Amino acid sequence: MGNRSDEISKIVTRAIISKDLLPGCKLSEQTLADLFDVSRAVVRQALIRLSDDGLVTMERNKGAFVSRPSFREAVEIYDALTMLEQGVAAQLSGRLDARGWSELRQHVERQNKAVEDKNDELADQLGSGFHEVLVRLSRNTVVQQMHAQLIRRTALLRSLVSSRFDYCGLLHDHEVLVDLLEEGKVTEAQKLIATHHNDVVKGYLMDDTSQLEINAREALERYVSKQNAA
Amino acid sequence: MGNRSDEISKIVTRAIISKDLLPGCKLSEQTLADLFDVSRAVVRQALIRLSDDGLVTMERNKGAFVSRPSFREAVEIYDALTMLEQGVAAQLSGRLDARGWSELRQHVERQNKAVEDKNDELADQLGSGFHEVLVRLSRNTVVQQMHAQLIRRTALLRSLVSSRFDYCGLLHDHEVLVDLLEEGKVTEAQKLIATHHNDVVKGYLMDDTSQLEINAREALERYVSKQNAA
DNA sequence: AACATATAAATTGCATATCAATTTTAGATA
DNA sequence: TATCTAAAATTGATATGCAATTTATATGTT
Repeated sequence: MGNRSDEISKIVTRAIISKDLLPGCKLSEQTLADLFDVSRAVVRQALIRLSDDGLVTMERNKGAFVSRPSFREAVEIYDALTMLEQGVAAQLSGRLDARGWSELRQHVERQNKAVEDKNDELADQLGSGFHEVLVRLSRNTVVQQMHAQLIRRTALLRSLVSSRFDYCGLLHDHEVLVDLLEEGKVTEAQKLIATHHNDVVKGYLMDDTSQLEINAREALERYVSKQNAA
Repeated sequence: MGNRSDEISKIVTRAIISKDLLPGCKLSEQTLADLFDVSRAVVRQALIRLSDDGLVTMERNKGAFVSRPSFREAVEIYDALTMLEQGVAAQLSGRLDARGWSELRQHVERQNKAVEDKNDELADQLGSGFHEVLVRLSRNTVVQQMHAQLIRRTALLRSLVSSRFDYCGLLHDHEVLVDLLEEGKVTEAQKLIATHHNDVVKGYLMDDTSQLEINAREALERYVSKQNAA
């Protein structure tokens, strides 16, 4: 609340995560200013926030673009995620209270149900959410925020890959992980986390070739409230 | 290079790390604008960058202040550092090339020499630098940047603590760590990293009481090049 | 038609000036 | 001394202008 530029950066973030704004898309200051009905100054502030977050890349005198991470960067991001989650796993194992374990179990159950029901979208969402819950239970907001930022950047990666992989195995990992953690098998849990993320990256086949450049105005129009139909 | 606001945020960052700007210090937009001879808009952009970095806290309608992290936050930051460095340790152990090990050894040697020479300042600096080198050798820029950000925030913490602790033990840890890593004893290395950071935090006795509020102008004046003596 | 080039238009980055809303300061009052 | 009040300062945001640079367009040449 409060800051206009903060709101805007969050809206653009949502649009990127939802794949409405694709990597490489130009984010013209004037276009966004018109769209959100704010001054260019505010848009600039929003773009700076987004670029600090890694979702947007600013090039001097050329403007801001939705970031197009390289495969190398993808690997680095998942390695970073692995490190954080392994650390969280070590903290959680043994030290988590009953309510915490219950929340993890419930999440996995809901996820499994979504898989059974062939509700791919929900399963996907809950699958991502599992990692978020895991980290939240560590009760470390610093780690939580870094982790959330990395997760946002993975959305950027998913916009770049063509083929999907077998989610079933990956989703099953979550259940196994909770088992391992509750049994206090930290090392094995950490190993699972590593291979889990490794599998995700291996499923990423980036095709640098195609890049249908949808313009920002079109992509963002639906995110701005109706009354601002300038 | 290029962005004026980026330059300014970096200068302010240096001032904070050097303890010239202390936690709680008000960063008035007009004051900074006059000091750096830029418009308020540019200062605002710099402050946004700094707040994204966690070094500055912005309060609506009240302004920007150098962040004053709580003890809780200190613990969280060092836990986060632990996670990243443990992850890096796991990657490095066994996989690092000869040149890498040599760099670590050389760093530790220089550090030990500084301790022998009772050159506290240099030893302190090299001690911090060790962690930086360690992470750099992982060749993961994403992790490197997150780590660097956390390190910057620890500077903020050091500004808040009164008593210093025995650095000798902590600095010796670095040498032991390299030994363990080169011998492939990952688990022990990770355990050492955890206790190392734990010891640092334990040495932090925050005194929320005293807070000599030096004004930003005075603190930053020397950072601005001489010709801008407006 | 393909290519190079010169010109015009658009965009970025920054400065200045202005304004309402809010906060801070200073002063007057009890 | 404490409290309330009015003035000054600060923030958040807008609008406008301008130089530097980039992008697009039109022109001319091979």
